[in-house]
Amino acid sequence: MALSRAAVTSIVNDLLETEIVREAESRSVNSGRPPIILEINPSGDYVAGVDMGATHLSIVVANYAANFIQEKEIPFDIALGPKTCLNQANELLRETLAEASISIEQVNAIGVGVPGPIASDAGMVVAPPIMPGWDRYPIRNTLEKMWGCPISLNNDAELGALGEWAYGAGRGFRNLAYIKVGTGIGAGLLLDGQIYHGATGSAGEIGHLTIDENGPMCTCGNRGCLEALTGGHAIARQAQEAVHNGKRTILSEIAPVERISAQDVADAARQGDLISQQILSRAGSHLGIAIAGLVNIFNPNMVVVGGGVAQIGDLFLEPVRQAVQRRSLPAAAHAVRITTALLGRRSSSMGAVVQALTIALHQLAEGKEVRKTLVV
Amino acid sequence: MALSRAAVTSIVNDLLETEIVREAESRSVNSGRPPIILEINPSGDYVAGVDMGATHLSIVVANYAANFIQEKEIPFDIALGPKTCLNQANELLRETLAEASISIEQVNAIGVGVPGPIASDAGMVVAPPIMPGWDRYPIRNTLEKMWGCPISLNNDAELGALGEWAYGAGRGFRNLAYIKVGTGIGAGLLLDGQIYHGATGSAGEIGHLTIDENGPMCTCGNRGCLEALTGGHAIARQAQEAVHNGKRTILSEIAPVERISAQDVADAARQGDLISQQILSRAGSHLGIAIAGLVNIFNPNMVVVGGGVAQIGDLFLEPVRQAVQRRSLPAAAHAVRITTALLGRRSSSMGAVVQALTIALHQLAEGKEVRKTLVV
DNA sequence: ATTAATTTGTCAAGTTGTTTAACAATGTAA
DNA sequence: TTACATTGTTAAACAACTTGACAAATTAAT
Repeated sequence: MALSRAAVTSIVNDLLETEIVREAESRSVNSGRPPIILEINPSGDYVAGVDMGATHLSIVVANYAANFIQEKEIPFDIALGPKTCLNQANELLRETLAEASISIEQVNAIGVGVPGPIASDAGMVVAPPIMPGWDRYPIRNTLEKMWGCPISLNNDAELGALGEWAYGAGRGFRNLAYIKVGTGIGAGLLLDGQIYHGATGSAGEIGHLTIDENGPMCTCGNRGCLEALTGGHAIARQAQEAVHNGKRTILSEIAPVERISAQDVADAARQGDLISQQILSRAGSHLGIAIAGLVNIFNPNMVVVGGGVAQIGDLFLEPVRQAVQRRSLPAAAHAVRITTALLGRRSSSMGAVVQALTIALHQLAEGKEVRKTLVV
Repeated sequence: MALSRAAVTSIVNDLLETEIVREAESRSVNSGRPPIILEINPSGDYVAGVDMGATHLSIVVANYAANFIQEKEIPFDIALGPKTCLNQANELLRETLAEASISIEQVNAIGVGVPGPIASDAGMVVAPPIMPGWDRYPIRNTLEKMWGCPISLNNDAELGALGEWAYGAGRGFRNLAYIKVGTGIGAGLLLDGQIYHGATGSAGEIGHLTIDENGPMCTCGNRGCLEALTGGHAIARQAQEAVHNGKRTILSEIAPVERISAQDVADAARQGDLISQQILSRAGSHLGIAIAGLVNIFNPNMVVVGGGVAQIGDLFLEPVRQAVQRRSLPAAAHAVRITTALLGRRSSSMGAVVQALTIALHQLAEGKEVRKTLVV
């Protein structure tokens, strides 16, 4: 149910008074009085987004209009444990701020994404499959002390979903799933723009769905998990085996064989390498089975596929679409669109910024006591 | 956020005035003034619940306190198509009402459950896997004309979830999944007591999750769907094969072999028949893989398993629990309880009554214009 | 150029659902 | 009896909205 125009006037007056928004250039329109366009008032304050992956750390600083001011990314190893990793994050954030001549005091909230299931109340990860040493480490408390501002701790796939929903391929969709294909594979679910956590913050963990009861062993101890078939390691391993078996592929130029990575396979596929394309096509097909399961259970109207491998585009997405079409209910399969992340590797960072902004804006609204001194 | 006592007083006064609730016997308490207990005012009006399964049709009539007044169930074949089936439902409803000496005019709303994905706005099923001839047939419109009161059309598993949440094993759980194991297998998902439909009403359709890429053919054209491994037909077929292969089982007393049903297998298992127990244990194990997927994606804190086979109890549930424990994320697996439906075969009917009651109570509140003549 | 139509924004008055704070009612325990 | 605990009610105040009238700013029609 929408608000009346009169109510909107009142609310907008508050926002103008507190300088959270300001009037922008009005655009002309077919007929009638042209509307007053509003925009977020950038002010001199900022938020930051921190995206920790398994193998990279990326930090962005953004203004209140969600425009990225500065951005840095470095290689990273989440397995080094919380102390080392959080210190690296601290250094990189301060470097990033320094380059943009912004002081940490101007940063009013920071969104943080990590590749594991989150207990949001506690601000920590619980029993994460790929974050050794992080179990129940007080991430949010540590960072709040380190940076002196409120921290929103989230799962990276959930942030990807949020980022794509707010500024990417998922705009306007009520039931959105974002699939992050990287070293691990996870999904973030969004209902009406709200992250769906589930009971314990581990909703959307599709990495260990059983795809083939008799498939290859997974690190989790089961056979035929999605991650064991389509994850970064699995793709690299298949490529290494192909080279080892003397298959014709440009990947054989890479030496030693053990250094071939999923990224190499993706690059080779883009250049037309057949073996690489086959490997990715099979991986896409397995991912499709998992997404078909997600579609049958969650019934989204949009699935955004992100992460390094997804950037290849249709070469990877077509087998995914085919598997979904075949293996999910007609009603659900017909309603769902499957597409690549529009924000590319920035999906999660953008989501982190969105989370930081909601905190920062709430602070603004409360701190300046909206509505207190409005009418006379 | 809870309401203040004063606000509750005001609301309760409205409800008393409109005679939707009334005061009941007050129970004594440790100390302090004893509270005034309220109960729904049964009045002379009723609602009905209609549960159409693949092979049974069941109808209940209930008062406004959700007490079942009368109840009837007959064998049924949903494949006979909408006209025949809806006429049968009509006859059975009128018989049920007649036995309780209630006229159709006293029934103010009816909840209806069918085993297929629902387009709620349209009041019809869309591309249902096991309801031949029903696709896009205007079920709700037909029934509203037939019965002259508002109809709520729902998926049967969703109703099961609602019923168990309101009056069964799922009371108090925020993230509930109800698994209906029958001829088909479906799940109903509940978030904070609200049915989660998904984008097109086909959320929770786990019957055709791929469990084993190389498993037996399913009616849907794929291999190794859950339904092809654990559905009623699959269980019956496995039992028939066992008898045919000369296995020692009390099922061999049934003749001809083709008449052995899933119900027979369940009965035999309860009586200690080893072959039957093995079949059900394997079926439970496969169901467990599917539920593990559901747990990883939806992350519920309660899974209620209903339908005929589930009534066997732990003999069937233990392999389910084991598979879930092994194949879902520790955080999610630890948080989820898995149990049998408390309402037994009545889960869906109860859910249908709950849906009917929300409609009926809304009508009451609107029709009598609550709050209009409250304070002089 | 004037008028009409259209759309957007604002104002004043009234309504609704709530909170707050005081207090009354009704029980048990010392 | 008195103290206390708990529950229910009342009146006043208030926040957030709706309604309906109207003002403002533009395009299209006459």
